[in-house]
Amino acid sequence: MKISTKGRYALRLMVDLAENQGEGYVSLKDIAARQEISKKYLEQIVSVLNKPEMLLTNRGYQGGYRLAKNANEYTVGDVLRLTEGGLAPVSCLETIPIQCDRADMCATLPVWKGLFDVVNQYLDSITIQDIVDNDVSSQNFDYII
Amino acid sequence: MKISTKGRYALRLMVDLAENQGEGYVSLKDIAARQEISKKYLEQIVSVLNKPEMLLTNRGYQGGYRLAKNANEYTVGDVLRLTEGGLAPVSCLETIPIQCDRADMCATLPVWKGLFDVVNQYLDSITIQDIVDNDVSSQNFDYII
DNA sequence: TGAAAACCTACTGCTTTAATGGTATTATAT
DNA sequence: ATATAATACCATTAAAGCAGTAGGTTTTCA
Repeated sequence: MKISTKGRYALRLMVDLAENQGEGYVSLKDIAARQEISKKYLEQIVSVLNKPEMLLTNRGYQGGYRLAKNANEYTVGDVLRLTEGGLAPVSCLETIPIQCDRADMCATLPVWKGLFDVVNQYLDSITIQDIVDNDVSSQNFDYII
Repeated sequence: MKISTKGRYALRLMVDLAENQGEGYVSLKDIAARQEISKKYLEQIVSVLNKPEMLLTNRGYQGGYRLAKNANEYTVGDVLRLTEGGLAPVSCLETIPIQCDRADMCATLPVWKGLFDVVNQYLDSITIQDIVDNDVSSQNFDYII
């Protein structure tokens, strides 16, 4: 039930871009230095985010990356679904319709379905901008204690 | 972000016990057959659940396991925290106080803390009895859509 | 033309997962 | 007593996933 370094680093990368892009592009070298993450590893991570054109990129001198949209238009869920390869807590829930032979009689499936829903709703309630603004709290997710 | 087979099987084992124990003890052989899980693997899983005396056990002829308490006194969270070795989405949150050097300046930490809370609250809102009664739905977790 | 950046592919060591196998111990029916 | 049926304990292992490294290619621009 862990988020991998890939997902965690990806989120920090996105936040770092939001904080530092200004009008220009931010190089992985700078992000790596600020975040204390291997630049080589960031290369791999950024390529995952780049496939669906989440980012704008420039090569060469003064090149780098910047967000393609406003920071408040990316949710944490968006980032993690890409880098973690989905957020389903059990593989049964990764395909529609469900492949598992035991699905009909599986008493525990609703538990996992509910967990999936709760996780998605929480992570989609927080945007990159919320993190930049240090505005992440229980209130983001409207539940009653 | 996956629940391992250990956690999933443990939950099915607990539900199977609740459904089948009646007045007696249920053998792993029977559970293994019903749930289509390796009996040998179930041995390992049951030993994890047994350490904190979640179960009652009897050896020998007509031996087996049964729940030590009522099925509505175990939450899914109880079972998964044992078998998954905790439910923290990042290892930073596994120790109190937090060990990580970057914790003070880590903008993403509140996100993980919030996720941790949401997951725990959801999983602790469902009991084994709820699963037996097929009574697991969004209502278990009081959130507003 | 050279430096600085992204882009791409492969590899590798490590850890965890998901089991399997064997032996010892305990309890009970006959 | 003894055969049987069960848990208890411990070690091993094959495969997969994780967390990076390494090395080269291409693009851009001063």
